[in-house]
Amino acid sequence: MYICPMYSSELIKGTLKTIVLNLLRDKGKMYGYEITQRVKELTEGKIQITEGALYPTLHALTKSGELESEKQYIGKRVRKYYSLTSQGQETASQKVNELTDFINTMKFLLDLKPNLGNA
Amino acid sequence: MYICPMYSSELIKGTLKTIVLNLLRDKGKMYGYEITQRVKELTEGKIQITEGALYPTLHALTKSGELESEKQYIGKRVRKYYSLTSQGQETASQKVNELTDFINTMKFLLDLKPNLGNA
DNA sequence: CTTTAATACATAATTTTCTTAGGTATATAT
DNA sequence: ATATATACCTAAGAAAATTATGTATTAAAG
Repeated sequence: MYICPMYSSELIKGTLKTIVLNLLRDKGKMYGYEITQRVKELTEGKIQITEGALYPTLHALTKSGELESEKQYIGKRVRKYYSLTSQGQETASQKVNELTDFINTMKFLLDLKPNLGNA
Repeated sequence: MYICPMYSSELIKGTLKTIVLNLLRDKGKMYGYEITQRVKELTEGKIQITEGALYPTLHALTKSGELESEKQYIGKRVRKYYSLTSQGQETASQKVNELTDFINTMKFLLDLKPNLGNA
């Protein structure tokens, strides 16, 4: 099996929103920093979401009505918990289905073997 | 099963080089327009590579030494056939392995189901 | 026979999306 | 005391696509 320290950045592009929406669907409620850590953990460091990518995405998803947020104070430190709106639930389903389908298509494309009857 | 007319453009981003390299590994020699048509055909229209994306990519891969090209005239019309260099063969393998690994990671991330013991 | 569609190449302006780099602040470990 | 981890944020720039053009040949359709 091929071992990879971290995927080249191009690959992650376009999947961030879907990852975030699906994590929130799974966990119900998460804050930004938690999302970065969980993705890192779940992927054994192979996908590391940068904060410069995540926060703007969270804000965009909020603005478009997929997410809502509430602040929570842990001592003096603030956490901003995000959760899916009902619209966000739908979008999450759609996005996950689309990405799953895309993955299957890519798998098919990559499984082409040199000259074994793929005419 | 989810049916999709065409994947939203973000998803395709970052996979183009890998797709092209793998197709060339499979077929040995292809020209640009042929690549767009073959991808469309193989994916039932779900991935349509635009020329504005493809040609610059082919030029970049040539410049970086992965591809070489030769012109062929069909009557007065020119075709530019691309094929992998030996370096391109290696890059193709690497890229395909990386994308395959990435796909498995994404599949894992997407398979998280709400509260079924994914602690 | 003339116009439309398909084939076949190419580039440029713009947009989208991420990286890199920077900034603020609290809490914990050394 | 200082470094690291937690926790938020934004802005400048880069990368990779889209969209819009442009040129030109060939085949199909009206």
